[in-house]
Amino acid sequence: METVERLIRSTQELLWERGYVGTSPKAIQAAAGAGQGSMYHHFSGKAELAKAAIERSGVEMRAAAEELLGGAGTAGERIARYLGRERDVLRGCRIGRLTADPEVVADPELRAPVDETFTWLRGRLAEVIAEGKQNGEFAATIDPDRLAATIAAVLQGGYVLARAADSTEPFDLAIQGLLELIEA
Amino acid sequence: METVERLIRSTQELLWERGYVGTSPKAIQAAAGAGQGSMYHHFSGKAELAKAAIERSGVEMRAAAEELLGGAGTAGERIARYLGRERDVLRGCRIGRLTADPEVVADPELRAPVDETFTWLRGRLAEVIAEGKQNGEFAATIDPDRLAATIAAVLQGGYVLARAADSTEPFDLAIQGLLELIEA
DNA sequence: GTCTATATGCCGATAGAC
DNA sequence: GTCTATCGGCATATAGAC
Repeated sequence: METVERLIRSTQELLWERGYVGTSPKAIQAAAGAGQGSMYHHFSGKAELAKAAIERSGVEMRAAAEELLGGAGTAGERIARYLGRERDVLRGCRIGRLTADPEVVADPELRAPVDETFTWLRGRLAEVIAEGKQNGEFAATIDPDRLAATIAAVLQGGYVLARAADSTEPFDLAIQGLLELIEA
Repeated sequence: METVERLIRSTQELLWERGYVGTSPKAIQAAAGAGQGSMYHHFSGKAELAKAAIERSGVEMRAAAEELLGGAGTAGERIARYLGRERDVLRGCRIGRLTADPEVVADPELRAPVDETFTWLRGRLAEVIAEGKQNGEFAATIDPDRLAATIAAVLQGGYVLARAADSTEPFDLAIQGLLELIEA
């Protein structure tokens, strides 16, 4: 693999685990097997590299969601499949995690890909929900934008509760509770 | 105010905004108006001070929740009041934020107060939900532990979505969507 | 493109005076 | 209790050779 590619992927992993403040250029270089000079030749610094890594993670997250939300089946089935897919729960969400970082939230260049990813996700979920309303799966009183936000929030909050408990249980409970409400 | 008290409160604020990795003893001392020697006289180091600060935040968060969940009104009213209370949404949750910090999650001493706070919250919500089931407010099919986890997750995830968007809107949508599901 | 050398400053803490 | 001095190490680059 090329050096640039290794740098981006290593940064993705480190940002996921340690966030922006907790990720040093030195650690990135070590993980990528690249030297100091090499990293600074390809990127102007930590911020630019982080931007590339976050954008990449956003693209990957969207693709993974679309695979399930755009697949076969009823709207309810696709949402349930998305909610129930295998996840490395205790590692948390690679994108959501970054919202804890004040440096990411404060920098428009770094926050943009985070924002775009969640805005897309909520919009895509809302589309599927609207579909489900049309064919009578969901009550006509349901507001797609609201329910979409609720679904995305349960996932993000589920990660938080799971990491607090050092157990996937609260995550699973939260998802099951949501499905009970939706399917009732 | 005493020095110890100022140190703890300053640490609470800094942990809220910048997390454990992003909070340095030097910054704590500056915020508390205390010198190096003073801080290390009262606390063995950053970890011990952080533990005291997290415990304090946990106590405060529980008290604030209990005030609404244990107040007057039906179960549904109390939950809606808790969900709808004023929050500094874009600052996120002081406790939930810490789950993004690998050093907090990995250290039993630091994770314990985080875990206890959310475990208490889910338990308390489940009690109120069970009450609501008994007097017919909620369907008999509702599982209190699941719904409690869902409610806590929507709040925590709502903060994440709001900070990503740099807007409280997704938080409000997520809460409204949850209330629509519960009240339906 | 990648390497090594160098730089300023913060990190987290310890030591010992006052 | 609080202060100042000191410490080894890392953070985040920049400079210039190869």
